[in-house]
Amino acid sequence: MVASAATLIRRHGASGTSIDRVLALSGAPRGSVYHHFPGGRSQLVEEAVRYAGGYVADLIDQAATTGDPVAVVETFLALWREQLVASDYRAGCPVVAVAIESHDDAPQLARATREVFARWQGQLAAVLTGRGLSATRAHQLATFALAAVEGALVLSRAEHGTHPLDDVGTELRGVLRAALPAGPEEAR
Amino acid sequence: MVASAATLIRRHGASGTSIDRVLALSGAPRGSVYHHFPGGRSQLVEEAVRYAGGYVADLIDQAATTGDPVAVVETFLALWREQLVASDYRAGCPVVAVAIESHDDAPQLARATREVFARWQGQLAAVLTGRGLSATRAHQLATFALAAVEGALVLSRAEHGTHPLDDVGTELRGVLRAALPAGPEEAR
Amino acid sequence: MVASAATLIRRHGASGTSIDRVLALSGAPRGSVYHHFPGGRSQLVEEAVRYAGGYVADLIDQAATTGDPVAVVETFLALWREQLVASDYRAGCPVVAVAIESHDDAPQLARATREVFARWQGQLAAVLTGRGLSATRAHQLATFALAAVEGALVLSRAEHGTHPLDDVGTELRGVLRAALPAGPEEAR
Amino acid sequence: MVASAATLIRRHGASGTSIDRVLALSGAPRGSVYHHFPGGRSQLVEEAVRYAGGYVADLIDQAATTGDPVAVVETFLALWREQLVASDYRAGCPVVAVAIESHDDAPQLARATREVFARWQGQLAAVLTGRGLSATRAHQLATFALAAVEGALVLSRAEHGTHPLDDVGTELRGVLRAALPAGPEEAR
DNA sequence: ACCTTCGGGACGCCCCGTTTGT
DNA sequence: ACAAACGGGGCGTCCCGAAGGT
Repeated sequence: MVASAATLIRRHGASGTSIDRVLALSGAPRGSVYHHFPGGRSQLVEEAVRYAGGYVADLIDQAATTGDPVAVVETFLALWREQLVASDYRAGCPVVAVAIESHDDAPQLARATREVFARWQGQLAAVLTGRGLSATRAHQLATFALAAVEGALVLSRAEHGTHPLDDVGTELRGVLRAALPAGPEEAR
Repeated sequence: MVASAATLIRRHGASGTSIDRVLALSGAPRGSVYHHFPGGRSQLVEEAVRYAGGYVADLIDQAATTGDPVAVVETFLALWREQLVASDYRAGCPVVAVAIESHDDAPQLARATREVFARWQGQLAAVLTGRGLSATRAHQLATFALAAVEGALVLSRAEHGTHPLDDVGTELRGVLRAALPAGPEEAR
Repeated sequence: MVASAATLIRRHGASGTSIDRVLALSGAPRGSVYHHFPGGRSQLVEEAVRYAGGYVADLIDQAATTGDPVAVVETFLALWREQLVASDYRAGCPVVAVAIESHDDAPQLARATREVFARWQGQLAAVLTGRGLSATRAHQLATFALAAVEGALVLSRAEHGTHPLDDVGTELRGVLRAALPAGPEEAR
Repeated sequence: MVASAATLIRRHGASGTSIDRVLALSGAPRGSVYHHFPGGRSQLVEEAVRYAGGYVADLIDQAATTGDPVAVVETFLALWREQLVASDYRAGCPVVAVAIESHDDAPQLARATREVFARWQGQLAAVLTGRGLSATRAHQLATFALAAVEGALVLSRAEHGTHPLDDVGTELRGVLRAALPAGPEEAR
């Protein structure tokens, strides 16, 4: 049900995802919602964001074991490219979808998106510091990379093609290599 | 009325923007909508996207007269930073807001977002080719910059702060300067 | 325009006939309505009823010249049978369509239906008295025939077939012949 | 709620009966409609037609136990006369009200009217065959009677008086007695 | 002076998010 | 744990005046 919500948010945005649609997709019964999600719709959306956040973070963690920042970014790009193609360019990042809407009456939603983004950015920054970058530069570069990939995902969706993701991948590789103090292999 | 729609889309997303809210904000009466927008809600959203697209494109054009790609990117960043702060981090880019939702029954919406993004990217690419870059590299770099800025806008909104935009600005300046064949500084 | 209204009323009933639909069908411009029909929608409907009433009355008058009540009823039946088949059983009698709705705020509509029905019934009654029936019996028989035909039209529409009209025709012929004092031909 | 719908259809026609009016009359809350009538308005109208059809059919059944076709017709006439007077000539037959409108997008409505009419007609035809008439003649006579009564109801409503119903009753009695093989009087 | 565009408010149907019984 | 009840909007459309163009 949380997964269904995440899927629908990816496709139709947060406001465009109604509880009824979630129920229809997940097959869950109508009245059960407020047993499992006493917080109502907001809670469901929040859990969907955190669920997606955790899923992606796990993938990043796996790639981070190589210690190679380029591999992390590649993993990130490959994930979205895959999702994009599999959905025929109809599904994007659910965290972005929630982040671009104001939730004045549900501050936990804003918090969730902030935390998920911070987590992803922190993971990449950790790998970068592991390669010798200063904490400040690592943080800045990680933000840059995350922004570029998420932005490319939006552009790719609009363009109905993976070109933006590919182009951003190419450029990001160059940026990261130029930023790393020594060659990624020889340094070890 | 189109401007009101754009404002609301910036804040609440496309699905979160109801015609009634637009009417309440613009003061227009309910029945007048379908005189000016026979296509209904979709048409209103589309015109809001194109309106915002044109507004930003004009700003870019102004900055493009300097011939300096950095100035163009700075203008772009400054625009969003301003909007962000003025709205207390509640308003983002309306084109992104529309692009991240699927509009299977309104293909003109997808087209509008694609065209607006393509226009912005084309404007920046033109300045880059003017500085001696190949068409291919210019296109790629423009896509990169556009993606990074738009992504940074989303992150800044989530973070309730301009740090992502600032960080991306710093990094992008470095990338552009490294990419340009001759130092744009000496030319001055 | 009145004719368009009559057509639509025949198909969709009085309440189901909007001014917009009438305009779309007739091609007339939107604002002209209240020049030609200061009474608004009610007046348009009323004129459609009277228009249809006059059209049918003329046909009855033609048939009445034969002096044969059966011919009058046959004409009446043939008219509706034709309309029914031509419209694929989607169009009935507009006067009935208006009569079965209450028009508490438009008494002229009730008056119009009453007058049209009275006219048709009077025409048939006149032919019957011409054949020697008392005014009372003629009136009663004419009412009977009119009711049977209009009822058969409703049934035929529901059944998507002309059987009710045909059956009523057969029975009515028998009733009329039995009621007429002498054979319709030999009497002359 | 179905009963309220039937009442309103009787008075204002099918198109003239809005869900809001039904809710106002029945006191039911707005959102409950689509729990009980997932098919929406069409389903509500259909059930109102079938509800009225069943109600009348039960009355006919009661009268049919006498085995006297005249009694059946009398019952039918008395029912409408009563309804007409009680409503000050503002309420007719709901089945007719639905039948005279086209429902291209709701074929179940056309089916419902067809079936109700067929049921009533079949009930009367059964009584007639019970009196010795051939199936063909019984069917035809039943159609005739049903058409005449329904038509008379429309005329009575237009005239704001029961004369058409009374006249049709008188004539129909004569027709039936003439058609029946043996005098139904002597049987008693 | 005629027509037509535009403005204006109300309503119709559908659906949504939520709460209350069972 | 589920199903029915409950109002509140959302979008589309409707019928109708009033100002502007020819």
